[in-house]
Formats: sequence, structure tokens, C-alpha cells
Amino acid sequence: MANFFRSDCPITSAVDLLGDRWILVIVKQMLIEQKTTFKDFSECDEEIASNILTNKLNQLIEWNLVSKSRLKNNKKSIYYHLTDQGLSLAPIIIELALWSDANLRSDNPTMRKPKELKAMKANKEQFISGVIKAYKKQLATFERYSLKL
Amino acid sequence: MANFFRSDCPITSAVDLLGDRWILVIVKQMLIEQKTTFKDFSECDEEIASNILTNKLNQLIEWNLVSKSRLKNNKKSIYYHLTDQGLSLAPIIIELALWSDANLRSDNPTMRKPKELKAMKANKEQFISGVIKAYKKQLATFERYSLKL
DNA sequence: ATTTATTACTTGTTATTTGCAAGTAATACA
DNA sequence: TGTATTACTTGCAAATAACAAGTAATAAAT
Repeated sequence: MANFFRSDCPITSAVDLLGDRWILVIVKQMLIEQKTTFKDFSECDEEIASNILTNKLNQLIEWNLVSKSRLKNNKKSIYYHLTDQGLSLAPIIIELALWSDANLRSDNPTMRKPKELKAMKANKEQFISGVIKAYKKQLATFERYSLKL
Repeated sequence: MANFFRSDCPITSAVDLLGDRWILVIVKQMLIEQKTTFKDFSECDEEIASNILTNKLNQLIEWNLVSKSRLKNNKKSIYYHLTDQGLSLAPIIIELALWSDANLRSDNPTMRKPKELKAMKANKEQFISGVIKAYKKQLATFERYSLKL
């Protein structure tokens, strides 16, 4: 991890971790689309290759944005979930959604217009804490049965 | 530009444009560090190679996030500036700064702690509109002497 | 109990992106 | 008239992403 960061600028440092084609897409899938397993991510609309998925999940874990767990009664699946640091990316994800909605429709005309956009615009803070609360609630029901690896 | 976008998801579409090592760093340099010329960007802390800079500036122009101009009395330099679409990336940049400040200090201990962070946290909306206003004001003093290419 | 399917990967190869080093053409400056 | 500056371009090496196939550990179906 020596010299991983290009500079002392906070913004550039964030881009050092998040600035690639997959990291924020995977975080979005976890946060917004309730995806939890390797299979879930593999089957996404964006069609990620399995070697890249492995690679990016490992980076997310290394950086403490994601952690792994197993369910007691399912030895087949591994459950990936966002840590508090990962969850704190929610405002960035929401701003990307709003920017895209406002600026990319002419270039990508088939882009979805989720009903949540209205709520996002109306009250960002509230929307974000709602999303985080919902995620943690869902996670809690998992954790009753889970074991850390 | 056919099939440039990986999916119909607004968040993924934003990442299709912004998700690389340089695009948001260059936008930051324009918005926050008042950089305007090729030379300015070349000399940045992050040390971008000139061929990549050319390439990324052209993408930013193609996507209408940046435009080029010349000053009447300077035939040597070309001035790059953010368009309104580019300026509307400000909230994303600010969220990256805040996330980084809160989450990356232990990994990048020499990271700067700009005094502006306090104002950002206190009132995001106000801070963002202040930054945009300052940028446009600076731009206006340029434009009195400028000619589009 | 044994084949079949599923999940979470790994391995090998190719393509694309990034980075490094050098060179160039058009001003401008001395 | 030479030297420096600015905005690039070109060629090549290295790193990252993508595609295709294979594998090991469950689990499910016969």
C-alpha cells in the first residue's frame, strides 16, 4: 500500500479508491439493489466478469468498505455486506444519481427514472438516512444467523 | 458512442463517464484550484502524463463538461473552463472531500485538512453555491477578453 | 449412493487503458 | 536570431479489464 495515494488532496485520495469502472457500481448494487452474494453481483445488468468481481470484492474488503459472512444453515453462499465506512458512501451514490438524471438523459435515453428521485431531491439528508436505516435493518435480520469468517 | 453505457441505471451511467483515475481530478483542479491551462494541469501534484491529459481534456469537451477558449492578447495559451454541466458536478466533488476526510485519514496521514471542510459540513448547499458563484465570477473576468475556438 | 447443479471462485489469453520518454510546431521572449 | 514556453503527438511498456474456460466444495435430485 506504499505510495498508493497520488497526492495529499482529499478529493484525489477518494478518487484513488473509488475512481474506476466497478467499485461504486458494486457498492450501489449492495446499497440500492440488496445484492449480497457473488452470484447476485455476477448476474447484474452491468455484466461484470467473474475474475474482476473477485478482484474488486477483495479490494472492498481490504479497504474495510465491505465485509464477508456466512449463514449458519447455508455453507454454499457467502454474504457480502457494507460496513459503516461503506455505508457512508451513500451521499456520493445519491449525488451521482441526481447528476445523471439531470445531465445524461439525452445521451442515454433508455436510462431508468426511479420514483425515488423525487424523494432524493425533496430531502437528500432524509433520503440518505432512510436508505442507510433500511440497509441496516435488513442486515440485522441476516446477522442473527451469521458467523464471521 | 454506441453502447457506451453499460446499463439503464443512472448511477452506473454516471460511473461510465466519471469512473476513472483522472476525470474528477481534472474537474477538481478547475473548480477548486483555479487551473485553466494545459500547463496548469501538467504541473499538478498528481503528476498526469501529457498524453493522458490531452485525452481526458478531449473527453471532457466531447461530453460538454468543459469548453476551450483563447484570450485575445495571448495566442500561446488555451483556457479550459467548466460548462454548467461540469459545474453541476460540484456536489459530487464535495461529497468525495467529506467522505475522504472522515474515512481516509488513517490510510493517508499526510492528507491536507483544508479549512473549508468546516464550512462544507456546516452548510453543504450554501458552500456549493458559493463555489459555483466564485467560479463563474472568475470566468466572467476571463470572458470579456475571450474568443471561442 | 451417485449423478447433476449451483456457488464461488481460479487460470489463461486478449484487448484496452494508463504511464513513461521523447519529439514537434507554433508562439513569445531576449 | 537563438532560446524558452505552451500545447500538444508518437512510440512503447506496464497495468488493468474483459472473455472464455476450468475447478473445488457444497447441495439437490434420482
